[in-house]
Amino acid sequence: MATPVSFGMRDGLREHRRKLTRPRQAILDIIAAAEHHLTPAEIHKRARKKYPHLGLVTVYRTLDLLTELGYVRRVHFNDGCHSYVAAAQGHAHHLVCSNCGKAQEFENCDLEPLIANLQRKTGFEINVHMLELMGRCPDCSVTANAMAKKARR
Amino acid sequence: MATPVSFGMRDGLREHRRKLTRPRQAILDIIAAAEHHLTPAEIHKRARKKYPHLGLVTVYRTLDLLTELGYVRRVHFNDGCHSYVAAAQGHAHHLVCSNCGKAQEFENCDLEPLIANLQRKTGFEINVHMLELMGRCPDCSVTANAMAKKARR
DNA sequence: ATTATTGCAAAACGTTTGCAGGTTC
DNA sequence: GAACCTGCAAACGTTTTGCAATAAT
Repeated sequence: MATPVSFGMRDGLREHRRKLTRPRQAILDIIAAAEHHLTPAEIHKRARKKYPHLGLVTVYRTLDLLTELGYVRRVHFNDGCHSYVAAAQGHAHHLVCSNCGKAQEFENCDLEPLIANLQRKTGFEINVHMLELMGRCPDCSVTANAMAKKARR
Repeated sequence: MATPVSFGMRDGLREHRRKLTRPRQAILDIIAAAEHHLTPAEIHKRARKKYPHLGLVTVYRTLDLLTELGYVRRVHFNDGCHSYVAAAQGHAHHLVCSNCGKAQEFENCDLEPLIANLQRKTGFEINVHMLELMGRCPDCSVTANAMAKKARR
């Protein structure tokens, strides 16, 4: 399955001759441990608990760096864009809970037939795709059902 | 195929008892005629040629309105978010040229099997999905090939 | 010692809001 | 004439930049 992300990120930094600093460690820890997608502001707030001096600017710069190195992925939403999650290696997409925000990656998107079909029909040469699914995670789904039941009484 | 979008938008405004004003007409014309996805700023710039007094604020408000009524759709990107295109009725996704920005809609995304599969595996109750494909449109593809040929000489 | 990285303050964006005046129905 | 819409200016939140001080290699 997924490789331990935080180690991957740390090694990646070294390989790319970028320095592993205390602020970056704090940020890495937060992202690697997050069960959520997080906005830069959220990351900043959380990482400050471990490293109170941390500036928001550094969060932005670190996110850019990690995205570039492929250890973090940007997630888009219909309203406020731009949250980040630790990325599994290789091609992947996200499944996000619209209620609690929990995010989960999946890899086999199986869009090849659709893409092949569209390439034939439109003449486009398709090489990037963005797919995000949203809905209720098991926990929130249960809660919703329970509340519905309650309301029905 | 697609209904004539501009008429649809105009009628829609009337149906919803919203007024059809000159600024809105200018904006509608631009969006309906665009072969591109356009940012609010782009729309503003273009629509000003027809209606020089137009304020950017009005563009934002009109876009919100049209999105709400379903005549316009927001498109997301990896870098700068938030462009808009005229929307065909019903469920649809976009195919965007990464070179010139030309956008095209398609409807049959055929994600049902994937979604069913993921629901079974993860327990999520999936009800929204966002799919965007990017690549070179036929024109840009040709240009790229021609340039490559040239370079090889 | 060298070079990258940080944090601050301030600028630059994109977007939203309050409000007086103007337009459409 | 009532309700809606517009534009301005100004507020707002997010992201970026210049720069001197600091920390990692």
